[in-house]
Amino acid sequence: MGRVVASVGVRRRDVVVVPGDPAGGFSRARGKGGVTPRRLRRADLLVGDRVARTARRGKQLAVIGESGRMVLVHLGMTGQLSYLAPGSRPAGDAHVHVVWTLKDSRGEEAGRLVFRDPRRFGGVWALPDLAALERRWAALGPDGLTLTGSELARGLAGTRRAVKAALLDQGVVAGVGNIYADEALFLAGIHPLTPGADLDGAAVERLAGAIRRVLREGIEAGGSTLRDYVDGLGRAGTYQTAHRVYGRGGEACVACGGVLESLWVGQRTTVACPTCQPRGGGRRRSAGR
DNA sequence: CTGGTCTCCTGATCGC
DNA sequence: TGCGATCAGGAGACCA
Repeated sequence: MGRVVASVGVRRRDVVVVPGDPAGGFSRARGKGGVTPRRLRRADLLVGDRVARTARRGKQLAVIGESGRMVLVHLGMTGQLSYLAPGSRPAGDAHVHVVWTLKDSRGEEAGRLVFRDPRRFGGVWALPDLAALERRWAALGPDGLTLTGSELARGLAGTRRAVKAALLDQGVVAGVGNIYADEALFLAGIHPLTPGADLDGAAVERLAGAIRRVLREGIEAGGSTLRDYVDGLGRAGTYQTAHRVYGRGGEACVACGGVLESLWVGQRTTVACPTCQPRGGGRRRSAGR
């Protein structure tokens, strides 16, 4: 906050999306299909701007300049946004895609912000104003960290989708990925394949509480480092050691000792305890009696 | 409109 | 030691 962007280096144009790029510009749409991306202007990426504030919704982080322009970063799976102190330079790494060089208000060097993403599922979006951000975020559901039971109930109402598939949909809840969906469903005692609309009020309330809890625990532990995840200062997380089900298919349930089952839900590997998360558990009782 | 499937990409890991 | 096959997954595109 308060730092000025002195310059930016874009090593891969196709991780950056500006208005006018093809189709929302994600994944294969980026700079492909014979569409020539519009020329990137330095101001698009905040050069000359002072950082006014940052904001976050779900998995998206916005760095907002005093001009009103902003840069939105999504880390995908393998993305990292890290801060380098003045004097140190980013590695000559093929996966470093964007480097911002910062100055303080006196014009002294103030380090660099580096976006690195080996698998490039993440990206950087240049947005011209707050309205553009609001349009994007209007498509996101409530943030998982503060999710209430009634918000979740609204997101699950009427859907026949498996509750896990719904949790992974950022339009239902923003910020829940595969690890935390499995962990939350386990804590709530809900089978991942249960149709969303079948959950009764108590189950939805438990699930919302479990989502808040696993996200908070994950943040406190510095995240889950499965392979190479590190935070903005290069520190690995420890939450992977606290996983109750994720990545533990075939192992013993921490609650009942039974064997955890592996299954596929929404194209994602999923692990659940068939005893603690019974199919049909948490179900709304059918009307009539 | 809803929900399911395909696809992008690279590094780690495994079997031979 | 080398090498190909396999797996992992966020979310947009695409399709029934």
